[in-house]
Amino acid sequence: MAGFQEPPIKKAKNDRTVDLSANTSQAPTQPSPSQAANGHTKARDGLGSFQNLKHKTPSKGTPQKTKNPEHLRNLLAQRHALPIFPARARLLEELRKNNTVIIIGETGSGKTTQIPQYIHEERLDRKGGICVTQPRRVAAISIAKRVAEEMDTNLGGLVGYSVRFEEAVCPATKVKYVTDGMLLREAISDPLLTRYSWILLDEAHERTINTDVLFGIVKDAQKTRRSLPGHDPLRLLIMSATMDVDHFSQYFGNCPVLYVEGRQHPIEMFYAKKQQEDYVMAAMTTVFQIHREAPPQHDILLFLTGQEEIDSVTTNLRQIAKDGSLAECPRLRVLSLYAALPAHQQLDVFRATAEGERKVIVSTNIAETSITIPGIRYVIDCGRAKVRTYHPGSGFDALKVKKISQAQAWQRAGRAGREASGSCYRAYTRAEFDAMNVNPTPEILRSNLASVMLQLLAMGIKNVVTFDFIDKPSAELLEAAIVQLSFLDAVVIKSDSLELTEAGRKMAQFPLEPRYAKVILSGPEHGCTEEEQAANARRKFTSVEGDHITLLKVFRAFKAAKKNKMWCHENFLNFRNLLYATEVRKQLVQVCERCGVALTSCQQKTDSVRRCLATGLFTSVAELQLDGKYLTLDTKQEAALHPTSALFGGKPAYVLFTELVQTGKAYMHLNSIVDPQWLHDIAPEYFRRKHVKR
DNA sequence: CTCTCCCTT
Repeated sequence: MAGFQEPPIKKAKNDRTVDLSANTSQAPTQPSPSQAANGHTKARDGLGSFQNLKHKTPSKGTPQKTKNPEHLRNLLAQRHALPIFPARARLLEELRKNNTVIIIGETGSGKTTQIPQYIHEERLDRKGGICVTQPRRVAAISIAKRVAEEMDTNLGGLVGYSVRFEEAVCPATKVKYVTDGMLLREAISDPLLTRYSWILLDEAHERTINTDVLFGIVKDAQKTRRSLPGHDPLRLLIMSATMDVDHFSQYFGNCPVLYVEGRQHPIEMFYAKKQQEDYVMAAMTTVFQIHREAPPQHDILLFLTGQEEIDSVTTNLRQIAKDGSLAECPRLRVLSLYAALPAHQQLDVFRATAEGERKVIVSTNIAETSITIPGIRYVIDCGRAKVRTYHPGSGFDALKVKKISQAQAWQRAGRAGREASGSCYRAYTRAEFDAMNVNPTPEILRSNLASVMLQLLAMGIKNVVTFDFIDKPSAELLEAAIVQLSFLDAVVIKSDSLELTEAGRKMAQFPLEPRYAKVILSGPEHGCTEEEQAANARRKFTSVEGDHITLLKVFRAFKAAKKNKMWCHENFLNFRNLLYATEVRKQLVQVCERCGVALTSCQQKTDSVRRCLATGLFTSVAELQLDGKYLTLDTKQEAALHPTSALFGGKPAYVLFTELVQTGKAYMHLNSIVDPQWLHDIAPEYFRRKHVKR
């Protein structure tokens, strides 16, 4: 690669208009939020700038379990050293004055762990608990553990967490960390979220579909609780890492925005001098540029887009590392990282780098948010990622390599400065960076919304089309979701409203996509409530009927083998996935019992399982054409069986698919053979128009 | 002849 130049704008020391944290030795990687604030009409205080703030000692009354006073003193010292601590009093003042506040805090500010404690210490949670949402399970659990430790209580007592299949709470729990999906579920049975006086939506900048829906739910709950007598106010805190302040603030009634500086080590930024034609090659060249100069144990994290790319780059890097010209350099350990990798290989990236060695981790964006790797001093960012976008017109998801947003680019860069100062090399020019979107497209604007619509309806929200989304999905996207729900008999479209049917109400109870909920509801009709579960199957269990029956066979064999880990290993099956499937199944059985869905088993008559599948997935069927290709019946899209499918290579006349993803081609994933006669039985009107043979 | 990534009583 042509090499990198230093950025045209270096961080200006002692100039607050450029860099909020310039008065500290630890500058943030990101252009400071204060920049965004300057353009604001209302004065918005930078919390970090307040001095001489006193800290009240935590009030008594928390269950004491002190074992090691020194350890506790240590924890307290750490808490006091966090950037948010000097702003404690000022923050609480704002929280007392306003029902909704937005907090912008960079990584390391301590907002997620400290703010709930501050609220509790001041007993502002007397009338109801504090709920803090996280997009990821592991985060919810590990943060709760940390906070329980800091508050010197047992996890599951005053401080707890609740994620799917795992919960540590009791009636006395005041500070609860949950996944945002979990809070959404709670909102179905309690739309006003009456158990809480405080809801803190964390990582709001990620704009996951769940957070976006929650924005609307909590805003509505707050308003309703204010208007109805006998309700205590609902206090909202929206916590975000980026500066898309105006958008959030406008949505929440121009509420105040508070800034907390982060604790990041400085990161030197480098951009490509000129546009790179081949970002993979550019990135590889940069690895060796760094490798020649950097001291050993200064590890490199390289962001690329996908498995194939990553595997080929790791292979190449290993090959080049053997080159004689690098004999003087540290030994290079090259590792791949992506979600599909087996667990033990994922764990490899955490192994500390030995003396005289360097590791290079070549990763997807899993290392952007989900996995934090210690020891990283250099980040190389290719500036791209795979993005999934649902196209309601054709019914498929496109999975395409796209330019990342500036916010993501800063997030990636930040991975170099977690333990010490670092460097970030961008395989794109400064001008290319400036041309990137500031923020990524929110997930809710590029997803199938059938689940969201069903959930909103189940919460009693009458007009889902006019629901107050922070970013409103297109009419086409909303329409497609409603049409899908009406095909599934979950809703009835009336002249000017939507009505949830009895079946729809039941479907909403299942933690599943509506299509699959429908499959389960149709179980008793066909004498089987056995569900297939996601797992990695191998040839031995492959069924001619398709992937679903294959998975069912795997699952049954797993149970027969008494969920044995060795057995999985011997049969090339993923133990953890199968265990997870067991949990899912247990949960679904419980929901069935609650909804009065009879539990029956079809034993060996697996065609009735496929029949059930068709009742939920009949809009996802493709027909074999004379030329040997498939066309989807719903939208007449050309589609191919995915090579991992059990049906791949065969040519059944009708196949049902669970997912249609366009990568190189439009591929059908997880397929089963379907009998066209069933289709006419299930949805006669629909299939008459599709001209399906009998 | 192929696979960004989270998540749900």
